[in-house]
Amino acid sequence: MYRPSDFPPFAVTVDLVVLTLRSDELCALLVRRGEAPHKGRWALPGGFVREDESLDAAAARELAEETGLDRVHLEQLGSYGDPRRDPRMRVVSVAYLALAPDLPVPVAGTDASEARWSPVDTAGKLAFDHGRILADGVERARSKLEYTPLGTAFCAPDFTVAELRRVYELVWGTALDARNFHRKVTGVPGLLEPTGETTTRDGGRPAQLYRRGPAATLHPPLVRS
Amino acid sequence: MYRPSDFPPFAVTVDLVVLTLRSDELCALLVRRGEAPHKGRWALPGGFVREDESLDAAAARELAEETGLDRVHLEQLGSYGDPRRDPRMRVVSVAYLALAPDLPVPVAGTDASEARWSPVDTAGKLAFDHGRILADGVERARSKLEYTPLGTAFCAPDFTVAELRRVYELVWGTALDARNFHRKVTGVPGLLEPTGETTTRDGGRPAQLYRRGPAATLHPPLVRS
DNA sequence: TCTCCTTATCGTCAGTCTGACGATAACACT
DNA sequence: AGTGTTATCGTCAGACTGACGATAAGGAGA
Repeated sequence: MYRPSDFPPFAVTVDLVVLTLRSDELCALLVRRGEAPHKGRWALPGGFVREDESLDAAAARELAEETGLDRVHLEQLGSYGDPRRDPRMRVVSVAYLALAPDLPVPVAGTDASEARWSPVDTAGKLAFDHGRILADGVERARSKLEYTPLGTAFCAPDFTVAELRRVYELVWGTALDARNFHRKVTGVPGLLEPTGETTTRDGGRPAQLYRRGPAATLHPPLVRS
Repeated sequence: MYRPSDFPPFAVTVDLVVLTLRSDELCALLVRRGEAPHKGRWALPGGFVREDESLDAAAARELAEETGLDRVHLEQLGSYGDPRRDPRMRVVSVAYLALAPDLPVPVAGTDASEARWSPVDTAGKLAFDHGRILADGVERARSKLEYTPLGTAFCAPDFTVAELRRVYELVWGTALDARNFHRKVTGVPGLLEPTGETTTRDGGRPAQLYRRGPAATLHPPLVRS
């Protein structure tokens, strides 16, 4: 029996933490708000979940609208529902984390709003509780690199061990020994599949090209010391 | 500007995966539904988020209502918002995971509904998408045991190494070598703090009692082989 | 073409960690 | 006193780790 008086109505939105690596930095996609509240302030991209749409579908739709991208890694991050997070009304936001390789396009701006890639450390104060959501997304990415093959989500389909190592170094903010990283990463079963091709796009001796293998988790994991 | 026509109204609920160890099994708290839909079927405990309440507060309130318990571990698990998960209306459910020591009380039933502890493997078909939520919660618990001190949440404030080992064995469903487990667990910095007391409640030679230490993550982790 | 520079990849080695399992210790009960 | 039960400490070989040396294989410039 459907009695609307039984429950208070909520607005439900999805917000996206879209991370990529640009010019040697871990960057997040931000859009400038064109309306109050927080007009003019930078915020995470997102929008209302539609009547007939699952949460995952809403996140994928918003991601496609903002970046034009499809086929990037997208996972649910968590939900944020403080009663006062939006002064207009009661909003619950379901945050998603997306990881993308460096985008050749500088982000197609939707509507009239600006968009930019901002280094995650210097994003400044964001609208609503988006600063916390961004921090949670970055921490999720950092820890998932340890025990999942998600680092490959920042790479092109074919990539070298050095390119993957650069992903780890930039996301973790630490330097890694190239030789030990090579040994460990090639030793994890199911992580890398050699394509047989080589490339010299990084300079120096030609490097093997790999694509991501079938492993869902890393055994043993690549731990941050 | 608040224009309700801009967004579809949702109901927001919290659902709880409350896990404990009873008679050598990992069990979840289930309640029997008293109303359609799924009338008479077992479901996770939960309820609507109130107008002026955060998600965390709603989860804590529901947990206290259902179990009378406070001070147990409670963390957000994820959100479930398929458009057709509840035939009455559009509902987004924010699931929480709670871990509790074995409860002396047999669960105070709220309202007129039944409640019981069910082994997680034989819970049967649950209402709505609660089967999936329960499975996600169990998997979260299993993996968090590896790299966090959360196993202690299943124990009394003071516990022995053997009691903690039993937690790992029951949650993971594997047998562990008592000697190696003892060495590893006492070697993780910040995991255990000796109380100085001993107990013979498990029989045999008296065992040291410990309480949980300040560590938030386990270095090195206790890995499932 | 030869030399140098850069990066990739393989090896070595000592210290640490792991799993398997033996040996004792310290109680309760008979 | 002997026996059963659990707790806790040791040992040992193999795997893994971080530090770092050595070699390979390309490009750029003399």
